[in-house]
Amino acid sequence: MPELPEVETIKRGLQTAIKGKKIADINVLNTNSFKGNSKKAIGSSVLEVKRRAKMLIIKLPEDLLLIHLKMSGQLIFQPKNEKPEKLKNKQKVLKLPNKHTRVILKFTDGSKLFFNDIRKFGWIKILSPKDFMLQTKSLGPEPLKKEFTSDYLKQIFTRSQRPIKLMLMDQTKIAGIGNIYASEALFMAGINPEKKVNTLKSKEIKALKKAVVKVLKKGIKYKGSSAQDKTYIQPTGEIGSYQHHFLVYQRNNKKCKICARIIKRIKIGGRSTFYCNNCQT
DNA sequence: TGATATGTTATCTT
DNA sequence: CAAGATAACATATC
Repeated sequence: MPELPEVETIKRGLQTAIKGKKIADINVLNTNSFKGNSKKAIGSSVLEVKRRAKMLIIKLPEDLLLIHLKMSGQLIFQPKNEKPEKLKNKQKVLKLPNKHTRVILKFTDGSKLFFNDIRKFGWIKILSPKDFMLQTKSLGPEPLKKEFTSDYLKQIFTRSQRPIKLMLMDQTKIAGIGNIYASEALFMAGINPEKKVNTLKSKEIKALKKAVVKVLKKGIKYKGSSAQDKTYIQPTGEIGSYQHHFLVYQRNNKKCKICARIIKRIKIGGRSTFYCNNCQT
């Protein structure tokens, strides 16, 4: 479930929690959740934690651990000497490990990082820098970096007839946007999510570029969104608060915050899409 | 029971 | 071949 702002929040939390720590052991509780030989990482120290698209990168001296949380993955850090019941949020006490714990990274100081994943779509891979390059070369630009410009959008929008919302979520075109932030950005830009990209005017593309940057920064500011089931949580166990700022996402049948008409829910590419038929044209 | 879930990708169709 | 549409992955909840 985590999109760019959630993964960025986790990255920052991990950077604080595990940078410099040495990996003492890795327990793989579900074979498919760890790709490659986990033993190779034992004895290595974490140099830094980075993010690319919706993936986390834990850099080690030789290799790196690449993590994708997909729909239901979580990374929870348990400091040394801390009992599980201390890691709680307003919703519940976190039991660690629990039935959904797939991998446990243990550090030499006694602290642990738990990878929980209900649906088992997520994974951790150990890769050489070369293999990392090969695996990530088809990703589009990072929307919060300077290579993300309205000219770039104009270029990728020229020939395609796909709905704009699908294009925003296409990781090979723009990295990191998912279902929540796509709906939110399109509302901010006043663009109907079904609109075909080759029909967008220059003015709309500029507005969209701005809206994407704005919505992602806002998402990071509020430490991501823990919607519905609260599957997304930070490494500390705390939830994010962006869900309190949704303009359209999950607000179907509620009033548009601008024009007070009813927010609609439709399906685009099989995914729920929320928009205001009056404000978004 | 059927629909839904914040992601990606293999496969099928046009 | 390319673009677009759809199914599939595995599990839980409403």
